[in-house]
Amino acid sequence: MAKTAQFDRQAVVDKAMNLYWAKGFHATSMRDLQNEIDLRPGSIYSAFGSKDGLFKESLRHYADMGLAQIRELATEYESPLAALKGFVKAQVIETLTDAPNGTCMLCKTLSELTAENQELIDATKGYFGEIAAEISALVQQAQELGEVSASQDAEEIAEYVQIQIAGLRAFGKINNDKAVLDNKIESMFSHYPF
Amino acid sequence: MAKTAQFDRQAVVDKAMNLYWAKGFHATSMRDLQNEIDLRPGSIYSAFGSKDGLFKESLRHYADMGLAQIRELATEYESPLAALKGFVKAQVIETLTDAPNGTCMLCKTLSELTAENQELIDATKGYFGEIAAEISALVQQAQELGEVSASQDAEEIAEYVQIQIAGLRAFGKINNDKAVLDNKIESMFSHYPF
DNA sequence: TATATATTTGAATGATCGTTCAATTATGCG
DNA sequence: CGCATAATTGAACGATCATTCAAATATATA
Repeated sequence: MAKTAQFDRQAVVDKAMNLYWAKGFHATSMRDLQNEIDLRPGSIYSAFGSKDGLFKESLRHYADMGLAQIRELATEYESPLAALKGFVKAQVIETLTDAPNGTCMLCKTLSELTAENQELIDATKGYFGEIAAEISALVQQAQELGEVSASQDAEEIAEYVQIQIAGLRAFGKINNDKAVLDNKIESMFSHYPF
Repeated sequence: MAKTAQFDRQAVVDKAMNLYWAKGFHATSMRDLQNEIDLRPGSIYSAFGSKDGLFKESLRHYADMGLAQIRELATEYESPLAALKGFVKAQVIETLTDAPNGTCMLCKTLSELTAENQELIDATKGYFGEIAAEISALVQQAQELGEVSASQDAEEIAEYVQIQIAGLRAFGKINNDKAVLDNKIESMFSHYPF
């Protein structure tokens, strides 16, 4: 009885995510987005409600990509620990050249936004927690296989991993030498708590 | 033969820094700054040239505060290692409640800005290096006193410390429990490379 | 095919952006 | 004191911001 939307919502969100990730929330204008995703304002607003709405859906997409990556690596590697190391290297090293931004979009968002956008902050924290849980599950598997000491809580080790990723990606902004970062990650996995 | 500026440049830069630090470069408008530092546009532009100029001077001030803090702690504590730990705790824990933003302003800037503001990025990287050098000097002293193993390069340990600070401050955005962060810092200093 | 209904379009909205500037004010020096 | 000069003021600039909406368009169903 009516017209259906012409655009591919997934593809639109993916393009929006890439732009938001590259430029940040405030520096990305609706006009930038309109050009990037090739939609007129009315279509965007009818589909996503607002700049915040599109950003939130972009964040969700970003988190889903991270979760999918962990799960894929977990099936790819027999060893959960090797999968975890692969994830860290992917997040820290590959994003230096193969992503819109070397910084984690969730970290960037938490760093940029203030209480003026509390809803977006809360959503971001939630997505962070989802990824922490996925890492934690991987750590637990590694502990069950004896690859990681079981004396430490898996969740705490997951926090440790997230802290290292955040720190290393920040460092990558200053020294984006892949070999240097690789060394630091190898060092990370050959000392406590691993 | 002429009028001299009425305002205290130091105080103005300090207030500007606090606002930029809290809100970030893009989300801080010149109007926000005009209100915060109580100067009319003409005065600001004649003194600092542009929004970028004022930001750059604010960054310099931020870096100077960090450098001053390390040096003060170095004189306060007999042990260079204790001073270093004090610095990390100050950066990670005290800023949670006693600063405009729990995130390091240099990290926040590197995370936010793109090549559109290359000059500001380069300045930020330079300030990062200055702080790294100061940390490195402290590590070297600790090594000479036998507080830190001399088998590791002091500069690499300094990088390690900066990575931990960046990671922990990012984590503080998600879980701002001071006791939890304190534990993580204690753990950091009781394991490799310390 | 005809129609009801949703989508798409693109100009326009008022607000705010960083910045400029002519006019005014204030002061250090001869 | 009086003047030359710099600082200060506040209105105004054009550009861009997020968003709205009436008109035009397209299509799924009857």
